[in-house]
Amino acid sequence: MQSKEPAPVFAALGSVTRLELLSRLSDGREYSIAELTDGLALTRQAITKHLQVLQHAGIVDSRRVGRESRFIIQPEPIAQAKNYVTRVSDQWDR
Amino acid sequence: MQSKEPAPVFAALGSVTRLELLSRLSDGREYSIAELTDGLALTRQAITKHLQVLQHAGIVDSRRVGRESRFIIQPEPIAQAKNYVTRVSDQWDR
DNA sequence: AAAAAATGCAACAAATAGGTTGCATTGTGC
DNA sequence: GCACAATGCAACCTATTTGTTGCATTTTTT
Repeated sequence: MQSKEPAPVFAALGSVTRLELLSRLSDGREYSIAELTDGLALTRQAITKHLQVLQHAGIVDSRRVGRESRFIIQPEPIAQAKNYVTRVSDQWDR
Repeated sequence: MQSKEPAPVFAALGSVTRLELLSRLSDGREYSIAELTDGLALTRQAITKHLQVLQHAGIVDSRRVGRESRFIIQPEPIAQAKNYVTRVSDQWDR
């Protein structure tokens, strides 16, 4: 029996916009909201909401630096999601 | 740059109820809607909707057998989701 | 043939998601 | 001190999600 805890993580990954943000963040560096908004066809406020969704799922963390807040990826939850899908895959393999 | 195609798959996985259904289906056997509804605190119609979400994401397939429709897991999309999270994990590993 | 089982389909309601605009607040740089 | 940059916060709108109830249809069983 598998746990269902990773559901919120999957839900957070279930958006093209958030996957795009994650793609930028996946180099492990910090990005401000303005930087993350740049190039996307959404308002800064919309991007902020997407970042909050990722943060609630534990996928990113943020800290305030001067007038900007910087976001950085958190590897743990993604690793757990990876383990989950791997377990499901393995199960029907056998 | 990673693709964003797996977003619908992640979205489908982003529900405790659907992970529970998937957990039951992950043995590779067929289950009717009535069987999948059994033990869950939701109506059959609600479970049907969840199964349709999974089906639209390609995660399960269904066929009609007499008066019942049987659902079975489809390994492909889950394998792709696995590959995606693996790529993201690997990226911050380096 | 009638009853029961399994499902499909539609209408509806409530909650959540995803986006916008507008304005206030806080830092930075001249 | 002033202008500007970056963000926060709230109100609002629309669409989607998630659940329900009610009823019709199809298959099986007795």
